[in-house]
Amino acid sequence: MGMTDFHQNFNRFFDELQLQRQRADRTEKMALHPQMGEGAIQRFVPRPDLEIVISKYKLYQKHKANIFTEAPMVELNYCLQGRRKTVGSDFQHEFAPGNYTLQFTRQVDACFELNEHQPLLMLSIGLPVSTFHRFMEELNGTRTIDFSHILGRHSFRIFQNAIDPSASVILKQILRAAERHDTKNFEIECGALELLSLAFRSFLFDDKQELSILSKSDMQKIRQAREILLERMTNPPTLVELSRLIHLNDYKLKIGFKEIYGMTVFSYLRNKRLEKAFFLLQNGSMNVNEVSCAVGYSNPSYFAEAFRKQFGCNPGEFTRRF
DNA sequence: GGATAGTTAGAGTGTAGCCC
DNA sequence: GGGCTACACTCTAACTATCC
Repeated sequence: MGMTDFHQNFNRFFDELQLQRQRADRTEKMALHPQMGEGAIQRFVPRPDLEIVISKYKLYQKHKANIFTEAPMVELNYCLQGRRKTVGSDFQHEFAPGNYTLQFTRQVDACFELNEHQPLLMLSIGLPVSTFHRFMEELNGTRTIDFSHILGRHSFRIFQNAIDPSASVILKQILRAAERHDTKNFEIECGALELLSLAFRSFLFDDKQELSILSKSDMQKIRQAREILLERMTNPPTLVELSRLIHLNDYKLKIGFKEIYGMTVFSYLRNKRLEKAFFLLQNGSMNVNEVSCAVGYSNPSYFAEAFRKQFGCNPGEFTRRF
């Protein structure tokens, strides 16, 4: 597949919205036609095999845009505001705020449905299959995750999940950078690669079980341990107590937990505590002290330090930004 | 609300040894 | 030999106290 085909996928959509595109493979900002609505679409093409599109606009009338993807591609979409419905011959999907999707498309003839007077804010990252395969290569040059295997006999496959705090922080950084005039492509590319990494880990890696030392019953018990941890977030059991609660020895708990969730038991607990804190602070109904207490930290100072390590800013600073 | 220093409990890791 | 347990050691997360 040529890179021109890859860029055609997004470009047909731009044509439908009557956007004044200059060159298919260049970074540019395209304002919506004044008769269609207000806002713009920014395209960042840091390299020929990566395209990042930030859509921020509002249409004056309900609009349907046809899109026919000729080239197979992988697309990551983050919906931050508004809704966009996609209807194909054998599928239907609606992007909703706070969700993200990872899509694999072979050849799709679909239609986007966009509502009138509804502000839309979306960030999309597209890459061709060859690049996706290069990303999936392991140290010894082999590849266990393959585009064709993911799709099977289908022409389209979509994974969906809620945007987690780590991705939320990266998204804000990208959007802030995109608003500056002096932003360079490499800054946007770094963020996009981080988002791709998080999405691939979340959707494609977690289910790998071929090399597992765990039986189905062990996995069940480890999932039970995770439930107990989340229920007792403010007063968690020790590792030994937890292993007794699920009737598994601590050796298997430690090894198994790391295998399934990719981190140690208490690293997982810490992440979940900070994720919860992120949402509570975003909500704005609690101050830093209350949030610190609610997620199981008795010392707000230590909580602030952990929050800063995870999200790059102090909880108080984060609250003020919101 | 946040930073820092000192302290401590316990998580993480490596390994010897036991059992099947 | 593989799977597991038990134990010792290291390291770090979380704490308190104090200060700005």
